[in-house]
Amino acid sequence: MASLLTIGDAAKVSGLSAKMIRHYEQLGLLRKTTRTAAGYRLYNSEQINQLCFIHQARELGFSLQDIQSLLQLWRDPKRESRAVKQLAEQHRAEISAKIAELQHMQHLLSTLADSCRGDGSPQCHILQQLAKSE
Amino acid sequence: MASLLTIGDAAKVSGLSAKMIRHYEQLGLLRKTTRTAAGYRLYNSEQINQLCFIHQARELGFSLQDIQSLLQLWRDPKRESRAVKQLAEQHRAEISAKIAELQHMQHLLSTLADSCRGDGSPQCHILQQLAKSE
DNA sequence: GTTGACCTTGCCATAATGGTAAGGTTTAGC
DNA sequence: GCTAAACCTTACCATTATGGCAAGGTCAAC
Repeated sequence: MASLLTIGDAAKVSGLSAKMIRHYEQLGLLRKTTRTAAGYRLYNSEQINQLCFIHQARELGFSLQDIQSLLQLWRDPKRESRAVKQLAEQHRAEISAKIAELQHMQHLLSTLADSCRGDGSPQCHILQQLAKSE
Repeated sequence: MASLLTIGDAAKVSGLSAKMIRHYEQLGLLRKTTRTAAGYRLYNSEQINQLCFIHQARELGFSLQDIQSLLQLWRDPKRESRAVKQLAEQHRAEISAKIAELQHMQHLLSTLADSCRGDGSPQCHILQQLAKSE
């Protein structure tokens, strides 16, 4: 028995917000759903699965564009897992780069912050360093 | 002798883009500069220092809102270094949180990617995992 | 005097998400 | 049957920081 959920329930089940579900539909990530006579969207179990898929991919930090590609691969029975893995590896590399960038900031920032007494006096090493044209 | 630079030169010296310098002025981060008769902005050495300040703070990942605060503290001779340090520590905490989040993604993603053969067959563990309602 | 390299403003776009407003629908309670 | 609460609909605006483009004015060199 394929129960049909309205968008609010679909949101609760999938972990997405109703707002975003509508948005993904408009972007073309999701096909248009059937509607009730009053125009309410209805989601069947396959569509709920797609919503969960998107939610999980978003949690992994994939962009909506990547998710578009992942969904297409998912739907394609003739896909090559090579293509999926490539997307994942590429994303992994971007995340690593981002982490490195943030760690660099963190390092500089720690050095700076540790050198500031942080008391009631105006003398502040952080401002002094930022003001340096380097 | 305070030489005056046009926005293009100010951009080169500070590391910012001319576009962004205009934008920061419009946001109120920077006070309006003097202009030539033709309306060209001119930057003196103090203003160049402010541009460098902003550039360095951006490199450390501070938001423009934080930079607004930092600039105000910088200009205020009665500032307390406590306030500066607090901004820095807060930002450091945000960066740490972001790093942790990305590392979590990285971990999940690595597990996933490593479990995919990445060959010509459609069988793909990544898609299978994403499709799981968990 | 023309050309190229500047400058000006203004508008549009990005990515992903949230908010709000104005209005229709459904359901539960009385 | 009526009303209120909790839904749903669309449409528009906001966020953050940055870039692009267009139409036009200016300046310097040749």
